[in-house]
Amino acid sequence: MKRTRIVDILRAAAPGTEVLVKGWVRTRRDAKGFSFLEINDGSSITNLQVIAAEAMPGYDIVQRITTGCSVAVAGALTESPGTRQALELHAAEITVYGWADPESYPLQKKRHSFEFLREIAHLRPRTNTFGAVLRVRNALARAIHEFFQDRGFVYVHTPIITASDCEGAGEMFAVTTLKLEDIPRTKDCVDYAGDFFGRKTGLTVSGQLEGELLATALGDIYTFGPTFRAENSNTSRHLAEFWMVEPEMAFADITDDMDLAEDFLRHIFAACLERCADDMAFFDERVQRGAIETLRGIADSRFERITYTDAIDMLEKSGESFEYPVKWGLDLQSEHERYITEKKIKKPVIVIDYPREIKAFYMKLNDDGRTVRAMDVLVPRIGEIIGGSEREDRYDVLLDRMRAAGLSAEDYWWYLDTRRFGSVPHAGFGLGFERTVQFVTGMQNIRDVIPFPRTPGSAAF
RNA sequence: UCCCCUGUAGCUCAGUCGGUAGAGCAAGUGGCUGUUAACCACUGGGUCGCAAGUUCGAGUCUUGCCGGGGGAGCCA
Repeated sequence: MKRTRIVDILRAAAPGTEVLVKGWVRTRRDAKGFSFLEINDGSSITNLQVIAAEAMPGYDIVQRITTGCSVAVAGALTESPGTRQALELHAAEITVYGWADPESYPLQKKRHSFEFLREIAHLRPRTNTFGAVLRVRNALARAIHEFFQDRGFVYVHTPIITASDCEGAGEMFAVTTLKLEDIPRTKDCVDYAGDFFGRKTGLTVSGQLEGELLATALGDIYTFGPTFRAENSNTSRHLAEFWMVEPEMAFADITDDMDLAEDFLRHIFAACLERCADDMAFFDERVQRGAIETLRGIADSRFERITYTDAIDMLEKSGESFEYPVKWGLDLQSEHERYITEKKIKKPVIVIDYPREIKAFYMKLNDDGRTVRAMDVLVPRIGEIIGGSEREDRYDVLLDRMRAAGLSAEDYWWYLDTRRFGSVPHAGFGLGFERTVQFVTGMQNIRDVIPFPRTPGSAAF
């Protein structure tokens, strides 16, 4: 007999059906003449209640089952007299695959702090919260591919190991086969001639530049892959290894980019609400009150769009006292973004046309000469969830801006070639995947929305 | 990297004025029971993060180090 997933039983099974269920025991409670077992197989946040009667073969073994044991249960589904579940499984046979010594098994049938669970990241997927996080994460990943595939975007794979330091987006992790205890040197520099690639390389901080190369051939593309930043960032919103979604569209301007970002977020949020209803109900009840309402609101409404100049004006007239100064030319601080998106507009906001000095070299210069066609999508609680722009497609302007940024044109000859040969207007953005999972679930710390987080000083598991 | 908070039983925490260690949950045993964070009783469980200092005496005060958390910067 093939095993049935608990999610399918809860969704569709009728009383009287014979099933085989396999999973992990969450709790066991004894009653007179029988035992209740709560089984979870990861397919749903809801457990299946199993009734094991005293009369069944091997009941002495059943009574040794504790939280964390893995079991197979064969039996018939019946209507449950209890109020918390419609169906329950009356066991004819129970097999224990693996025991979990209750003296040493770290997960108890009680609430644990997220800090503690991080220390047992190998076991935390077996908890309600992390099971739900990982299913939501999966639903978002699926919706992301769906969204782009449905629109004819080509999923491309940009390199993980790279020699280019995109936009100086962050410190790179070095990739080398040189012996660290004996690094070859030329005067005061490391000599990479004998290294694996014969040059200095690192883990990518963004696939954008390569994405542009592919978009200026295939039209519309997207990447979805891991990204690495060796920044010493210790916050609830930063990881050293995180996943990023980066679409890039040829023949597109900043407005197309904003439209895409907005449709994209609305699509993945709606898909999540639809496909992870139980998990979302859990987050709404236990993690972040109002999570569902917030998401539904976003999925159903247009985002507010304002220029950086308007944003500065709004902040200056707010009457709020900010820790950091508000002045045209200075970047928006977390507190400023939070005021705009949480207090003033109370929904996602797209801010465009930032001063050129505070944005990356590849962003298209506006005709005013002082702002660029950048856009940041800000959401309540998280802040920046998407950063994007129309790209500078004019060779001379791009070259000037690269030089101003201190980048060597020789290193980026291949990037500049896209502007030398058949240059087109194009635009794209980057979405922080973990921040999106954070926003959707309401989880406070980004370390709790990725199975095995990498942060400064921590790479366990 | 900076600022603030914190580290006591397996987990979550309390511990007053410096006087030698407590609760709830978990675990073990027994009881009760269509239970559902089950319930009731009893039992076991501690290098108070590490090191030094002050003191007759330090979980408690001081310093350093290490770990964890929150905020900021950098960004996604």
